[in-house]
Amino acid sequence: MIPDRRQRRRQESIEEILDVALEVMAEQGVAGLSLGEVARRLGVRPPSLYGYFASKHAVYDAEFGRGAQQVQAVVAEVSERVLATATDPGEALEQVATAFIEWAIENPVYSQLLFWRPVPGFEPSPAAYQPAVDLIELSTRMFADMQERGWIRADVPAEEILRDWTILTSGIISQQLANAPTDGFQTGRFTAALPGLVAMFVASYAAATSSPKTNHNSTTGKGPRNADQR
Amino acid sequence: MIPDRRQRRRQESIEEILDVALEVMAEQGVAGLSLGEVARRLGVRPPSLYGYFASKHAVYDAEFGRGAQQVQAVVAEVSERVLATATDPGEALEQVATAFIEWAIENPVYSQLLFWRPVPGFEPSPAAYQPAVDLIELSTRMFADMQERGWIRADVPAEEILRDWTILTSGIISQQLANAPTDGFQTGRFTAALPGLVAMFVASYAAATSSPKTNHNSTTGKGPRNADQR
DNA sequence: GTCTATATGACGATAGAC
DNA sequence: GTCTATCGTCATATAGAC
Repeated sequence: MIPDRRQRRRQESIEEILDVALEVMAEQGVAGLSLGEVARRLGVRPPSLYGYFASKHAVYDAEFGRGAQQVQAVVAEVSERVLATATDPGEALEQVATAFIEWAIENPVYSQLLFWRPVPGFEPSPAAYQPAVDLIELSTRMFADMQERGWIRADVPAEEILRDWTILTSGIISQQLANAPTDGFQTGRFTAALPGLVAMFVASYAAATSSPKTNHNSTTGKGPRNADQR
Repeated sequence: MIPDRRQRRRQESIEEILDVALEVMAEQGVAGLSLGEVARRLGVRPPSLYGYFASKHAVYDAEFGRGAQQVQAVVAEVSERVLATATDPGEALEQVATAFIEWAIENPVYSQLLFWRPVPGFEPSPAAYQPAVDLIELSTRMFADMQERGWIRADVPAEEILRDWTILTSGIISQQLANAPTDGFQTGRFTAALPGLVAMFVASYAAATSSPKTNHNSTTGKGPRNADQR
């Protein structure tokens, strides 16, 4: 018996390797991961790691899966809570965006792995990518929910709203990580733009009936709806 | 005599190396550049390249400088032309954004090098970075010019408007390159969001006097100006 | 001045001993 | 499971031919 003792021990070793690998990536850059350096810090020889991971790409894949799962959990928790308590879309979306971007800035290694493509030749496996798919789906449902509540306009597919939303949020993350990587969420020059950009987004996608002054007849064209109509 | 013949020949060799290095990066990934592979394709031995570049990082630096100079020239040309001919900010900004993003999507290697941080340990030299500084400065001047024309609100520093502008444009570029790197500008799912997002941006930063219906009293808060006022 | 030849040390990865 | 030994490739450096 105790058939899973060995397995649990093995899982612990795997987690330990991934933790150290994350540290190395934080210091040397995501693409600068060296399994030799990981082994050195663990006090073992490089070939020993191959008992747990078939290749360096397998380590990247496991890290990708861990990161995707973490960010999915963070966003799922906050979006669920916010949809239950918030009373207007601006408040709701700012809280979701804050949680998402805060996680991204505080986990820059995961963010680079998830949102950029820094490792030549590495593509996440379907299993590792699944939490990212879940995240997209739950975000789409969140916008569809807001449409049903009359919070945002319903004449645009939720997928399209999500596309613009991800451009905004990932734009903040990318600019912050690329141009001021040492700044935290609180002190970041680009994260500071979050409330304003959320307000911009909400104003643009506000439901026409929610405001006495609609912008349907604006000559400049207010909403992104005309995106595909050129 | 003919003192610069040798020098011109040398410059041609440098350009040739950079061209081939760009090809290799396109195939193997930016961080996957191998000088040995470059030498192989040029029909020389790897050490020969060190007569032209002191290190691999020097090659990255030269590529960074070439890319920054290209994109600066593209944006400078279009923004100058647009400020001379356009009659409203939506039209002007859409043309500038289109030129910028089109260049970025059609030069994904340069874009990754310029806008992400894919190469561990590489930081562009001040000389290579200078065109990027020029680009920021000329973009700031463009927004200041639009403010003086009364096209966009003047109660927000041009630097802050530019910050939000770069978040938008770099968000489109990052999402497109990371999630659909094989798509071109015309067929891209995220580049398709450009006109709508520019309209959103212009509506948010529209000068208060340009529209009969201002949004000063909006309860949701329309403009990004409240960004730093939380 | 630019090349070839050669050397060093680190890397990812595999085979096989214990 | 972890080790030693080993392979091939890489960036990089130096010495010396032409």
